[in-house]
Amino acid sequence: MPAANIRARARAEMVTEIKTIARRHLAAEGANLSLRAVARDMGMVSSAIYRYFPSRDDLLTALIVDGYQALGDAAEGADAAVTDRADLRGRWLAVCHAVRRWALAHPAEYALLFGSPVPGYAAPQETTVQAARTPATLIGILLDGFTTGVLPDPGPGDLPDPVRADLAVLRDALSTGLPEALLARGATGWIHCFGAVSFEIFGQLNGVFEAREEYFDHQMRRLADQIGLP
Amino acid sequence: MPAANIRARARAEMVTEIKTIARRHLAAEGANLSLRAVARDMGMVSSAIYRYFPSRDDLLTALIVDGYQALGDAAEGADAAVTDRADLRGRWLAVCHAVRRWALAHPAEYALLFGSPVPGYAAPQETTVQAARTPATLIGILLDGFTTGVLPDPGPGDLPDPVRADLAVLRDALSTGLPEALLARGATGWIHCFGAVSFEIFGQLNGVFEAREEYFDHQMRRLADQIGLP
DNA sequence: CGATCGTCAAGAGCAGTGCTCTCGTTTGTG
DNA sequence: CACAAACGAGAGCACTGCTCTTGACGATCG
Repeated sequence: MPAANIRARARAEMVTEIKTIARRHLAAEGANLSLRAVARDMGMVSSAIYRYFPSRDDLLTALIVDGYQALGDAAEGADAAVTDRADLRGRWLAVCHAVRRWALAHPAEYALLFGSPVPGYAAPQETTVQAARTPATLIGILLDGFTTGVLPDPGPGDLPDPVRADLAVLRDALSTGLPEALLARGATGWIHCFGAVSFEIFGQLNGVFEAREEYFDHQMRRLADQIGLP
Repeated sequence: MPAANIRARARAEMVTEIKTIARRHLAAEGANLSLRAVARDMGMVSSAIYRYFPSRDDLLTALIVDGYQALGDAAEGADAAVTDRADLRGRWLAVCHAVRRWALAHPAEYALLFGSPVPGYAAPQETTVQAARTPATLIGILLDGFTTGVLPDPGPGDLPDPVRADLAVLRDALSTGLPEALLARGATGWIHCFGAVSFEIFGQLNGVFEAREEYFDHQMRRLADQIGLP
């Protein structure tokens, strides 16, 4: 009875082992992942890999999905670890630092997720749902602030109408009651957080800033000010 | 007498033609630039390219330097085109939009400059000096504001000491009298601008924001608020 | 003017890549 | 037990970056 299950289990183990070795190669040598090298490390011949992944791009896609998932876990975990749920600023900073720490721990995977996209590559649906978890965590913090009344609706202000329309669609897609202006601040915060992490990971502030964690923290604090987190 | 010069000129023309075709390939197919394909397009054999560029990485480096130069030209030109030099906000927005426009017009080159770095690749000195021009343009706007008294020194505030030390080194390297706090705001502004552009170029807001120029403009205006530009 | 030397392009070749196909072997199932 | 599906190995194709050798062209010097 467990026969087919045994086969399926062996296959699943094979898939995870391929991904693990691929991740190791990715971390060691960067983006140009070699299927043949992975196969060599597994003591197999390259064509055997194709039993498990129809192409190199599919393997990369699997790694991307895993990466978004790991990043989402890190972000949600950091948020959940803040016991004082009313400490919105603490939760915001915890999530931002968690994103940075994950990126520093897995720079090659981070580059895969947020770096230059592959030419002909289009992200499948399954990646986007996982990709949305991290920004959703940040938005959730703002939503908590709004529902508890700590974070008032600043009003549309100078938000251009087309942007408001985009934000309205996004708000409905998230089935969130968050006002558009707060949603805009959340998106801007996520973009700035991503920008700061990418700047550091991609070596753009090499030789300029040495106190990177302190500078990142300072930026995220100012960002929390701008968003209006108490 | 012009004999050697003729040789040098022919060589220079060859170099620029190789770079032009390489840029075309880069734009068409993305980061994985093929030397052999470039050679084919030039009606040459691949080994002939090596007379002009000792390796593929050297060709990429040349393209990177050119890219930083073009981006710096765009930024400085946009700043210089604002006739009212006292309109700091207008200059800031002009530079930010110029960066975004250049990135949209040359996405592959932008990815080469600011995307995932090549594994073993270390940026030579000649790239960094060109790379500094664009942020230096933004810093220059803040410096104009400070020297004319429009932009007061907000004081160190909550800047962590290690960050202040980095900023002091950076200020001296730029031989600028800009206070550390303003320099920090400029750096943060540059990072946010880069983040917003990268987010868009790398397809991170596909399917989320459609009114991209308006949203970018809105973000940069809020950024100008935060910096304190009148 | 003729010999010489540096520059250039071409071609062959090496090691590596993604991917396809075929061929035995293994393995779980009717 | 026999069958079919799944599997790994191997050869092979077209491609890549890069090296080396060969032959031709042209400017320079004796």
